[in-house]
Amino acid sequence: MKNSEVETGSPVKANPRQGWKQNPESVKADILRVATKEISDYGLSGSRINVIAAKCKTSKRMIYYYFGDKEGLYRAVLEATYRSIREGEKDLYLDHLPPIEAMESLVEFTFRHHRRHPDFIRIIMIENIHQGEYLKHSDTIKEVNAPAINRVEVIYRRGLEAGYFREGISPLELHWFISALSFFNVSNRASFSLVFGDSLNSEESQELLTTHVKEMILRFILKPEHTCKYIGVRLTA
Amino acid sequence: MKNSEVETGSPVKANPRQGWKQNPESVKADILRVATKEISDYGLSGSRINVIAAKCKTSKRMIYYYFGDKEGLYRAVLEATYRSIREGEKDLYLDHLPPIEAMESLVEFTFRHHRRHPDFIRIIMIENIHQGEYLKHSDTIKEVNAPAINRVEVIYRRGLEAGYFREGISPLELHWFISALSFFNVSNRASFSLVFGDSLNSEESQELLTTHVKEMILRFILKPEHTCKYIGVRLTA
DNA sequence: CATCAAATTAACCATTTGGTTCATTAACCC
DNA sequence: GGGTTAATGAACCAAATGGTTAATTTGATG
Repeated sequence: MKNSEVETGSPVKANPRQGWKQNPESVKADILRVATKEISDYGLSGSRINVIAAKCKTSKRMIYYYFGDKEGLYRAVLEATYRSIREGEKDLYLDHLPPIEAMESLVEFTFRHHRRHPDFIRIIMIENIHQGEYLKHSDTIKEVNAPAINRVEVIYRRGLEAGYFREGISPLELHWFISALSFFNVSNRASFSLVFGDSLNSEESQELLTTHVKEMILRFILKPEHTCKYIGVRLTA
Repeated sequence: MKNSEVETGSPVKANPRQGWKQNPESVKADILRVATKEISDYGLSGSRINVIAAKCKTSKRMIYYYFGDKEGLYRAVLEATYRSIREGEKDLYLDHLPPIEAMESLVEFTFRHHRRHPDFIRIIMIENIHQGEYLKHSDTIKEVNAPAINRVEVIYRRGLEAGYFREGISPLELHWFISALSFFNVSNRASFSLVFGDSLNSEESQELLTTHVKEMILRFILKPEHTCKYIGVRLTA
């Protein structure tokens, strides 16, 4: 007790904290929501605990109460972000489509999905700046993401069996390609626009780009004979 | 003068700063070099002026003397980084190669060039986290980067004229594709490895990936008839 | 060689930042 | 309904951080 000038501990003090309700879950969720936004906007060291606290309906103390420290909060944000993004992919059912259409749909969905979730992208960017230091210590991350490769693999297998796709392509690599194009489109939008003009960012250009990304992936995996056919029939040459 | 216990201003004081030489250019360059490394490692807000100063042979004051403030230092780093990366591309002469080979070489070079310069990649990532705020205020950036599109365009035109490439592809978009794959390979290495395993990072896998990236771009731009030929003759199906 | 601007240093400072202490209230349980 | 624990708020703190002051030295110039 160093500041003796403030409040001499009298029970007469006004009503500093009356009428608040306990609600741990909603408080936690609120912190996580605000923290996700702040960290995704300003980075781990750029974001401020004070700001996060101020934007929550709760006090700063609660952040430490629930998440230990800033790093703990960041880890929670990271995991929640991954979980939520993969959660959003569960809506996607492609089993009823023939392989080529299924692969097209997957690419298109992934591309749009990334565009729809810039916060996710930014969190991943930030974690990559940190060289994956925090991802290293997450056990759940791998299992959360496993379905992503699986989805590609299933479609690829079907395409192989149907004789459309060429052999020897790694599903992991295929996923890498799809991710790369989808991710870069969001992650590097600012710099690319500023350096080369923002003509690729108009709604129409993005639609066209979506088509071209699909086209690029399909041309890559289709067998020569089907590529020729595909090009002639389904795409504009 | 608040600390009166230190040095009473006597001329007898030891030799606090003797034997230093003026060398503005080298000091500036040194600061820039260290700052580039630090900022690329820890970000704009993650990097510490004190640390940068400590790692320089000069004092912290000089950073402010030459660069004004942290933001000024960052801007200098950003511009120097862009300049240096584009400088490194000047070695690349492709005019003597036929269009297909030229395009392959360009893709391969770009892919490897990105791999060779992770610091550049990280600075761009960081600037994108900041939504290009600082890039906006740079006049030189556009002109520094203009040749990148031009190189693609020249080769594309030659391929068009020679009848190899299909029409209607935007050189800008083509550059975007090449950049996306080259950039993502470095920028997202950490997260991708941790989430999906690091099998794509072995030296052999990276070589294979280089080939596949070339293949993907070429399949995308070649005319149907040449695609079929190309696939059969020059690539493994 | 006196002068003066540019270059450089060491010490200093105000503010911000992540993190804590302590007291108080809400809710649960015999 | 008394006691116990979880939840919460306000004030507080030490350390770190970006930035500054003021003095000192170098080197060029007339």
